[in-house]
Order: sequence, then C-alpha cells, then structure tokens
Amino acid sequence: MPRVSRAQTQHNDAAIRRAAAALLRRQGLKVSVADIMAAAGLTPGGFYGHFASKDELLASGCVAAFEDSARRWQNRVATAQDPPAARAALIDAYLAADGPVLSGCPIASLASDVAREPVDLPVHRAFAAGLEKLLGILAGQQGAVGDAAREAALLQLSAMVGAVILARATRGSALGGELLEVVRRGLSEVRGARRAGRRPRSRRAG
Amino acid sequence: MPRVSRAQTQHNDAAIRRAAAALLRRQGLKVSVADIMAAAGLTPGGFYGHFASKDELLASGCVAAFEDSARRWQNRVATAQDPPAARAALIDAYLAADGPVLSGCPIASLASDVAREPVDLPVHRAFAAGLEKLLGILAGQQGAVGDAAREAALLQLSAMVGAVILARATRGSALGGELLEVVRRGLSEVRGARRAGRRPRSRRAG
DNA sequence: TGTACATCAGTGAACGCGCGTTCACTGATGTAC
DNA sequence: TGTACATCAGTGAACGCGCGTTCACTGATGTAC
Repeated sequence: MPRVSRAQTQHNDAAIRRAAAALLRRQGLKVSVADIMAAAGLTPGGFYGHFASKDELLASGCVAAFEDSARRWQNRVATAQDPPAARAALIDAYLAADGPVLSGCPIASLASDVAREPVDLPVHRAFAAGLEKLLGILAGQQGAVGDAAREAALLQLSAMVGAVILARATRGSALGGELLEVVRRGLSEVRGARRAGRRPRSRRAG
Repeated sequence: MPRVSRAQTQHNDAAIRRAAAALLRRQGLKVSVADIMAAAGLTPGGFYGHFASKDELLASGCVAAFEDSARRWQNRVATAQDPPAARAALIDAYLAADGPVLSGCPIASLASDVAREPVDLPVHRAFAAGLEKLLGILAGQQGAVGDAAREAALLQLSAMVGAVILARATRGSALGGELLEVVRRGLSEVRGARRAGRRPRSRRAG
C-alpha cells in the first residue's frame, strides 16, 4: 500500500537510522540491508529511496550509535557529584559484566570492522568523530586539563575497549568476567596511585 | 596433475595452515577458502581433502597464528636482561606504529570476529587458549607472582589490544599514532608508579 | 627388480545460498485547477 | 471546497556476485604380485 505521507516518510527515515544504529551495535558492519529494513518495519526494496548505498547508511547509523552513547555518557556525568565520581561512573558502567555497553558499545563493536574497510568509506569519518566525542567526555572527568587529561583518557579508553572486546570474545569462559573486574579495579588504582594525596577540583559549585 | 606424493600432501597441509594463519592475521575470520588455498598454491576444490569444513580450518589457523605470536613473544623475553626489560620490550614492540603487530596481532584481528561467532565453534576454544598463552607470557614478566602478576598483565594486555584495534580503526588520522605512543608511555608509568623504589627480581642468574 | 592396477590428492566446474542493488509496478498522497 | 491527475514511497521479485561446499574426473603414486 504505497505511497505514504511525507510525515510518515520522515518517520520511516528515522526508523531506518535507528534500526541501523541498534543493529550496528550488535552485529558490527556486517548487518544486512534487509535486516535493517525489516527492523524498521519496511521491505528491502524501499531502502534506496532513503540512502544512496549501504555504505552511506552505515556511516549514518554509526553517527546515530555514537550520538546515543554520548548522550548516555553525558547523563552519567551530569548526575555525578564531581569529575572523579563521573570518571568512576563512566568506567564502572562501561565495564559492567551485565550492562548494555558490553553487548553494544559502538567503539568495541565497530573498531575492527572499520579497520578493515577502505579509508575512503564514509563510515571511517563517522567512527573517528564518534571516538573523539566519547574521548572528550572521558577526558573532561580527569581532574586535569589539556594534554594530561587527554592522555589519561586515551589510556583508560584503550583499556576499557580492549577489556570489553576481549570479554565478548571469551564469553563462555571465566576470563571475560575476570578481565572486566580486574580492569575496572586497575583503572581506579592508576588514578589512586597517580593522584594520591591530591584533590581534584570539582567543576561545579557545591 | 594430481595425484601427489604423501610428502607433498603433508607439505600442502602445512602450507594451507600457514596461509590461513597469515590471512587470519590480516583479514580476520572473513578470509575466503579460495584465497587461503590460492595463497597455499592450490585450487579451492582440494580444500576438503585437508579439512572437514572452513570452521575447522579457522580453528587450526587460529592456533597456528597464536603459536607464531607466542614464539615471537618468547624470543623477546629470552633476549631481554630481566623481567622488567622483557615486559618493556613486549609492550614497546606491541605498540610500535610500524611493526608487524599493528598489522597482524591475532588477538586484535580475531577478537571481534570470534565474539560474534556461536560459542560452540571450534575457533572459540583456539582463541581463548591462545589468549591465555600470551597472557601467561606477559604475566611472567611482571616482577610479581600469582594473582598480582596475572592482574597486571590483564590490565596491560587490555590496554595494548584496545590501543592497537583503535589505531587500526583510525588509520589515516593522527589519533592512531597518538594512541600507541600515549598507551606505551602510560603502561610504563603505571609500572613506575606502582613499583617505585622496588627492584623486581631477575629470573636469571646474572 | 619390474609390471599392472587400485587408490586418492588435487582440479575445475557447478550448485545453493545470502546479500547488495535494480526495477516494473502500485495506489495513496499532494497539487493544480 | 471538490475533483482529476501526476507524483513518488514503498513493494516484491529478479539479477549478479561472492563464497562455502560438492562432485565427476584425472593421472601420478604406491602397492600387490
């Protein structure tokens, strides 16, 4: 029963993007167009009315997935008392063995796939931009400024992403849970060791 | 011009495994059987005389890839003066921006792919075993024993793998090199901070 | 040692399947009057 | 406001391609005598 109103078309467009973002988190770049369209309640043929190619949708879905993650990260930051608490909250949530991040952080889900795609594909830019966005949020919670904050965040994010990817890969053995727990503790200790005795400034009054 | 001598058959079998290991490092689990056979100097049809299925080859190639890596790691350890030097050598080599690891560590290449495969596939066991093997080598260079060494190695390996995967994914931007360099320095600092003033025992006499 | 022959490693084409993409078609939508 | 019609969002089948797997075939190998 085509055709559909303009409002419905916009709604469908958003639904496709949303479905793509959700499936990208779980399946990486090898999601099929048909699966995405089905998840959006549509049939495969209509896809090319919304996007010029699958590559374009992947980039768009990647952007959407990172936007979702950034929103969640910022929510955690906003509800934390101060930067150290925000940092701990981000790390704890990221490394929770039963959380949504383990099953769907777009960094962990897409990094390996993006690495194997040609550099000129649009998803490359989207991934890099999303990564920088999340990195910036984490860097903002280091109780330091400039390069030091960025470098601390880079190290932490590497460990977080590595731990989650390895935990996903070792699902079924005990190693996964061990990894998440050890890295979570380890990232706290690093902080403790490096900042021992100092009081990081809170970014908020009170 | 079939058929071929038994010696040649064994040679071919080894060549297929070697080709699989090499291609797995670069392309992950989505290597094609035809590519592997071609890399071994054979045609696709002969594959099923050597392996029951592609899944079986993937597991076998995964084992071979980890054996290679373990051998290289152990060589680095063997030529280092003491555990701290060995640990530094492993980390430095792993995070070298132009080294063979960046383009082919099997942990970084396979983790995401393995995570998406059903747990009962043979490659899962091979990956977990290989990961534990490399982890054990790194844990042996921590200047500590038991849980402490293992936990330190888990944290370091997570950061190393995460950094390499992210560096691969951001190839083309400056972030990749920055990540490798920062994590390399960061993993040294962690050590410095936690072990400051202590002298780890050497495992060798002299 | 030499010969006849069964074996079987490897070949290359074909099959089936999934997937990205195309396309003729449909009928509700939005517009021109 | 009502009507006639061009537009076009979505359908569903088909196409082409890559890939895992199968299979009839080949001819050198290894063996039985």
